[in-house]
Amino acid sequence: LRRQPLDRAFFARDALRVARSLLGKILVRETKDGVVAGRLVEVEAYRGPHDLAAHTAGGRRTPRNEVMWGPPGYAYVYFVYGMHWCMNAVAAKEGAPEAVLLRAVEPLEGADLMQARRAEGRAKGRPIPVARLASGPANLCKAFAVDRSLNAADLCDPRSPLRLLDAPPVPLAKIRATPRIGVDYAGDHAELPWRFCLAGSPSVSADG
DNA sequence: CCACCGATACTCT
DNA sequence: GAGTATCGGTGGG
Repeated sequence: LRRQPLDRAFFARDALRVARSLLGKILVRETKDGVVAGRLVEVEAYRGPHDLAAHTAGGRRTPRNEVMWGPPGYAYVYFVYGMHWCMNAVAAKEGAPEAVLLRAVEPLEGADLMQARRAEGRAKGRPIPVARLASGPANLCKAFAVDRSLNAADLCDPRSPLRLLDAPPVPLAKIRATPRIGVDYAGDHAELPWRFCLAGSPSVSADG
């Protein structure tokens, strides 16, 4: 993990481009317990006021989604369903509330630590397969210890406890586009193919 | 394989 | 008060 963080300009593009470009990049999380890292294999684009599936649909600006309205390259972390955290990378320029939901990574480092975090507060069962430790947006946040305290964290800062590192682009032919998950409330917009997966990755959260 | 269902608490109307 | 960018378990084809 000697790679450089992604720079601000990487995120200062529309969410669709940022989402596709993020596949294959490296998410890193450092705490006193150690380092975990993984390769992004599944993301979703949320495209601002026009996108009925986005938290900023219709131009809504609230305390929760405030970070989405700010400059690109920061984490937008939110809480759902009474128990789960999810994280986004803010995209586009300041004032354009776009973001990319990070849905799954393939673990590269710290699988033991991820396993321990995933095991918290659950009946002891078999260990989770490594490829599944950060599969799904809430599982990813659990494995990476992402919660409200990281809302607005700078993903471009090499000293940030949560950051995104550059890596070679994945072959275009390996990118699959599907409708986004869990946005049935969005009417027609629920069908837009704005979820992107790395074909064949065992860490993708559902078949895409 | 699919369909539902409950958990659980924050966010905004 | 209603709704939720989820997950894991259960129960039926």
